[in-house]
Amino acid sequence: MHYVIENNRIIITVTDDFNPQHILDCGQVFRYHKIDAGYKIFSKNLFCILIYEKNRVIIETTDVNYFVTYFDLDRNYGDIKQHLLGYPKMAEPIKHGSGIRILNQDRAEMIISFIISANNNIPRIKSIIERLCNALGEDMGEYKAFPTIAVLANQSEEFFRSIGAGYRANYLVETARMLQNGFDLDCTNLSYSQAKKHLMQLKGIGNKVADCILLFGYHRQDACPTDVWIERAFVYLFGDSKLTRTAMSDKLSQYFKGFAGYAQQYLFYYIRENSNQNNSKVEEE
DNA sequence: CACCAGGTCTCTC
DNA sequence: GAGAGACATGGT
Repeated sequence: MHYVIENNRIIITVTDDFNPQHILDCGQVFRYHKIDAGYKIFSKNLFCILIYEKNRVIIETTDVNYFVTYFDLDRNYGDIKQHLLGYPKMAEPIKHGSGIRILNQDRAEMIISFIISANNNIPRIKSIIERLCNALGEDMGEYKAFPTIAVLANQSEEFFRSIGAGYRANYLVETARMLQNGFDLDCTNLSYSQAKKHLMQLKGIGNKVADCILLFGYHRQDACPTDVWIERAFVYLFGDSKLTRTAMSDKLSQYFKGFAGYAQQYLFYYIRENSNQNNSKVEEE
C-alpha cells in the first residue's frame, strides 16, 4: 500500500492492503454508511468521505492527519500477512480479507460503542449509536459528532433506554460517570492482562468487550476478542470446541503472540462470510 | 412463538 | 474459577 497527501485528500495509490469493504465489514466500526461511489465514515467529532476508483482510493477530510492514523496507513500490512502465513490454515482467511486494516479509533467512543454491542446484533448496534449521536452529539453541520463523556455522564438511565439500549442503559450510565470522574484511560504502562483488568472495572465491560476496546481503541495486538464467530474459528484452527470462550481467547492470544488481533480480524471476516447463508448485504446498493 | 445477535452481571457451588 | 439464569430489543 502506498499513499500521498494532497491538500484535503489522502490518495491511496496501491490498494493491495486497503479494501474499504474488508475494513468496514469486519465488525470493528459502526459509524459509516454507503454513498454512491464509496462511504462516509465518522469518528469522534470528525468525518471523511471515502471514494474508491479502479486502482486507487481517495479519502477527503478536513483532518488529514487524524485519518492517516485512523486508517493505520503507516503500518505495513504486507509484513503482517507474511508473518501470519507462517501459521497453518491462515492462507485462506488472509486471502479472503486481504484488504483488512485495524483502525485506530477513539477510546471513549469504543468503550461506549462496545458496551452497546454486548449480546446485540450489528444493525441494531449501529442504529442505537446513531440515535445516541443524533440526540447528544454536537451539531457539526451536515452530521452529528459522537457525544462527549461530559454530556453522556449527564444522562439518565431512562434516556439510554429511550434510544434502545435496553438493559445496557445502566452500564452506560455507570461507565459514563466513572469516566467523567477521572477513570484513567491511559494504559501505556500496563501489560495486556493488566490493561484488560483495568478496563473490566467499568460496568458492562467483560472479557470480550475489553478485548475489543484494547484492539480497536488501543491497537493492542495481543487482544483477541472471542465471540461466536471466533469460537468457530478456533474449531477451524484446532478442531477443539470444548474450551470456554475465555480460555479460547487466552490461547489464541498466546498462539499468535503479538499478532492475535490481526489474525482475529482475518478469521472473523472469513468465518462470518463463509457461514452466512443469508449473506446480508443490506449495506450495499 | 421460539431463537439469535460481536456478553455481562450476579448468584451459586 | 466455572456454570446457570436473567436481561431489552428487534429481526427471522
